[in-house]
Amino acid sequence: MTKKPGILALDNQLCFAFYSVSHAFSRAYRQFLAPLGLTYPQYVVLLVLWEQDDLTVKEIGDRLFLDSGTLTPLLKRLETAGHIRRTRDRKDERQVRIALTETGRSLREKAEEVPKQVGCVLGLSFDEVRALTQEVAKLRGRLHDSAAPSETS
Amino acid sequence: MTKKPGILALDNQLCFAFYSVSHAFSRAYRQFLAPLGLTYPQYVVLLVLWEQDDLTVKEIGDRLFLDSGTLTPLLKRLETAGHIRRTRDRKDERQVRIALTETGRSLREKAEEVPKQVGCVLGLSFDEVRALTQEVAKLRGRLHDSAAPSETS
DNA sequence: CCGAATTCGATTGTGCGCAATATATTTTTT
DNA sequence: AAAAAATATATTGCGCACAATCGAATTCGG
Repeated sequence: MTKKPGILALDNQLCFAFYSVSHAFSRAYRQFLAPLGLTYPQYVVLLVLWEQDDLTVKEIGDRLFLDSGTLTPLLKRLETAGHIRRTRDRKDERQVRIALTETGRSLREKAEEVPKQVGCVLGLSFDEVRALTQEVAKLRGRLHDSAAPSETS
Repeated sequence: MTKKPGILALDNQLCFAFYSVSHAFSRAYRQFLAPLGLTYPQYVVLLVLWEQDDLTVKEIGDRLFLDSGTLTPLLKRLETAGHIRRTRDRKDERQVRIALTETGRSLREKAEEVPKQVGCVLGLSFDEVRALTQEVAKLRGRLHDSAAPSETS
């Protein structure tokens, strides 16, 4: 009965489709981000900070679905590059607050051109991009809920 | 004019949607693959081999959009685990042929249950999964074409 | 106020992804 | 056939992701 790859393969292809398109996007962004000395994960961290400055590591992680094991070294590299400052919170010494430097803020204009470049090759309309983004985000939510169905208090 | 995050953010959110849903899928698969001693990338390599056995490293890489820098160590781990055999091709000593062992073949049945489990939480119909998969694959194709527009000979 | 549980972040170790480079083997050119 | 170009894999180095663990700081329960 293993002669039914159809349904099984399809679900899988959806996962693989996301897996491979994610890498394809990463490569597409890389050619524009490399001149700025940024990787894609570093770029999305800056996107978060450009939207709201002075966040804790945890707040950044909540927005990006990343944990401290990923963010701590990444943020240290952003600090070394001069884009951010990391300082312990006075009120709660457990947290580290991340704030943009003037250098980090000034990178915003150049960085905002990047998705324009990449977006050109997608061949999607404004509405199509929005609909697809929302559909994918919905799936992500369901996967998260199934992975952590603990919030039943 | 930087007061227009709307359009810029949208393209970017599409990229981030893929980036984050890909990780979410990876985590969802992990809980089922870990008992089999497999990671998701190892799993997709086996999927390729279950579909067609005895491929070269390059052929696997072409199907998965991965290069030898990623595949060589991954395949060595699969070999150590006893799932595959790596042998130099007699005809062309440059290539390494990858063949499933009996152990690797026998893993198929259990592994095919995995996407069923994950698929349950998606809440999508067969047709919706198919349509979304194709749409995403189309985007991946466009990104690849734009990254390597060299085939103009 | 005190001890226990929780929260936050850092650290360690493993496994990708990929650029750059190296090496060996073919294939093509001359 | 010798030299040059192309091809296939391996290696190195860096940067994520993430599980597991740790230590320090805070909060909670009594």
